[in-house]
Amino acid sequence: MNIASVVVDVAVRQTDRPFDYEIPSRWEDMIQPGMRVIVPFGPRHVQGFVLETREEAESRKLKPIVEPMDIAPVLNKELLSLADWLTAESLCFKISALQAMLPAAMKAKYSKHIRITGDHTLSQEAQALFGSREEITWEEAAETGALAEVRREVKKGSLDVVYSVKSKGQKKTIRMVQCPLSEEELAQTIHSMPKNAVKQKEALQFFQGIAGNWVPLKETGISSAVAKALIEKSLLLEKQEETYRDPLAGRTFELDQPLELTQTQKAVIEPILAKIKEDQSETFLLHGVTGSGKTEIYLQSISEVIKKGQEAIVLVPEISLTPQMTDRFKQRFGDDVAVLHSGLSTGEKYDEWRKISRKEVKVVVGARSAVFAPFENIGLIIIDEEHETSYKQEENPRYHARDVAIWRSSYYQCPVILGSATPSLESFARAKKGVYKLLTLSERVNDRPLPSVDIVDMREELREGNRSMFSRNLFEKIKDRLQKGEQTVLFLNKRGYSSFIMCRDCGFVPECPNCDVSMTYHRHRHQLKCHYCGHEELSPNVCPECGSEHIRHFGTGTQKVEEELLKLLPEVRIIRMDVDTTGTKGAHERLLKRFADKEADILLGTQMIAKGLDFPDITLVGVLSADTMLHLPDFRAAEKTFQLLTQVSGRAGRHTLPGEVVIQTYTPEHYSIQLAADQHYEAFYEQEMQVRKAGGYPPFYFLALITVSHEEAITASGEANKIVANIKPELSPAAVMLGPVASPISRINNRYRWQCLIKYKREPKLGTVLKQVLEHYAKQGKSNGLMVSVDIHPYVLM
DNA sequence: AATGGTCAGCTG
DNA sequence: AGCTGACCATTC
Repeated sequence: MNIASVVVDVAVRQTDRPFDYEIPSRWEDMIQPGMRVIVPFGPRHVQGFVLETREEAESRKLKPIVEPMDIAPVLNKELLSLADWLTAESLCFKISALQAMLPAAMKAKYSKHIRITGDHTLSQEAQALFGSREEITWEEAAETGALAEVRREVKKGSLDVVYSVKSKGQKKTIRMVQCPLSEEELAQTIHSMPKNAVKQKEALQFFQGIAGNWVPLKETGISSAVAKALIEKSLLLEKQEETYRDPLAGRTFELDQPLELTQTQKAVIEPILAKIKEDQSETFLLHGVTGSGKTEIYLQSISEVIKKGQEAIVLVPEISLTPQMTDRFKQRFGDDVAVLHSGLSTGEKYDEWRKISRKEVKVVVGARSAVFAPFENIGLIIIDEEHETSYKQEENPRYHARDVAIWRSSYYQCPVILGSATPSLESFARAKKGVYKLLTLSERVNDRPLPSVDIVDMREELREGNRSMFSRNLFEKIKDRLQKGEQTVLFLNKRGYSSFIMCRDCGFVPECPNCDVSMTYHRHRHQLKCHYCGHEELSPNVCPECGSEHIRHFGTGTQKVEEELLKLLPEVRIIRMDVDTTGTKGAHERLLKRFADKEADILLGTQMIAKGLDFPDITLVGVLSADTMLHLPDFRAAEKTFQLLTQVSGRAGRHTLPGEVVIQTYTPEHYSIQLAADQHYEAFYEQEMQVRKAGGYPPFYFLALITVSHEEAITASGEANKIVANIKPELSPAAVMLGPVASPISRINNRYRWQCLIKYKREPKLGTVLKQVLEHYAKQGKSNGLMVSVDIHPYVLM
């Protein structure tokens, strides 16, 4: 008999293994590994992925596959084995790995219906529920409280519960029509139409001269009622044709030409092209200061790959995946480019995925998950801004796009380019060790000078009586730009209005009732919001503790900066960009366009403006508070601060006008701020490496984070202790186990959280040991409510 | 995850 | 006896 082993869509430890199903003979030639199928699982139907098919001589009792969901595999051999690797590497469930590689539209949608079987007579109560219908939804029955009655009837056999599985996303189709008559017949028919059939006559006239051609109904101008009448008379034929939703509808791109490379660019691209030509895998770390022309290197390398008949993947952090960025690829490669970003609807993403899968494009530009693009002849993978932490996925499967890229490059024997002006310490250290090949672009194209940077000590400002959030230095410079008609970018890494509120009389700070974090104040709805569990409540006007009316809004958000700025300079035109103003689709693009069109003097925003914007008239960049990030409980805080400041400073003076940067800080002496001002990457690298070495952090050690949570703090800490005690003897003496300690956010959603951090260099057994821990708690922990999660190479230590 | 089976405890 | 809710094993 023919057997398929199937991983089912039930993401828990107990079902995290393949189940065997019989392949019914009618699907025998059809069912292949990598296909989605619907299978019976227990009493219901679920989606599953076929891992492999085989023939067994002996027949055994297996349930048959209900039906395939695809006509061709959605995952090829390579992606299936990548899923194996991902599962082992990140300790996730196989189903999570498989699903991570496909667009959300391919996730299953489940529904439950209750149907009358007709075998027995229904009770009156049930009859009332159905009315004249044959079938109702489960939800409907549940709402009316009739489930008990339904259960009885099901037992009796008069009702049936049917489970259905559907793919979430649908292919979009358009209605096509054709006139099947010959031209002569058509002319005759039109002539002999009854006089009152004006519309039908008109419709047929449309087909004169093009009879036999398929035309989209929309383009014919024929109403659907008229079309229906003609189809009934067989004067027209119709069919549904698959089509793509077009996110770029109405936009055309004029192709541009490769730019002439500078000497340094040539020196850098040469080894990349060599590896492409030789079909060899190699990871390049392209370290190029902002404005040094990294993108042109990417574009010309991709050209080479396309020339060879291969494909390329380009990863870009979500926040810099702007039209400005993707247009450069569209302009160079035209229709050969697919773009995957979060702004697309589920359906649009699905369509882009299908274009890739059918090899209708050669290049994919997208955020993290685009690393799974289903190409089968990859010639190059590029990760731009490789230091960005958003390349690490924080849910299962907890993978890092860089690792996936390198895995795929070794499968396809092609190079990887990691590009950044401020490489992650991990990557730079690997480049220094020779694991990656380091390529450096140290000059800006056209030798534009780097902007001059002023560091302003805000403590000093305060001492001299300036209590505003703008230093005198920055304020003067802003006024100067206004006069000259040049543009300013102000950067702040906070969102909302104020980050928290506090009673000035008793010091009370409202905290989330479910989590141990202070709540964030959102002014537009005068609400307090918890960023961890989503809890919302109205912001109090009097202190709930002491009844005082003196409530102060602490921390400075973009809204507040805007207000203060308008107070000081009433006529200034500001565009504010943060999560609040860019929430709607395309808002990001619209705001940037307005700024580019010089409809505003100042662009004020959070993280999202740190990247990629490149306008000629920006001559001033102000960082309002450089150290908000520096004091987070994160060993990467200094690195992130350095990267951000360097990145932001790069926004100024990219064109003919020289740029200036003002960095305001309360810790001007910190090396990450000093060295960012000097744009001195290597010096920062050396210094930070010392710190990491002393602390035993990456890149000197690998990390694994175990988090244990439970409703009772005692249970969480007790079990965390047990876990540590169990793991410790399994590891080599060189491994360090920190904790368990309460997590920095010690409670989320009413669950207390304890964590321990493992620092290690080489622990071949670690994966197995951690998997055992997870399995143990999957069995035992389910009943006592304990949850254990493991993050290998964590980026978020909270 | 979701389901059906088992079983203790309660109602009448 | 009949029903409900808690617990728990099972899912090819």
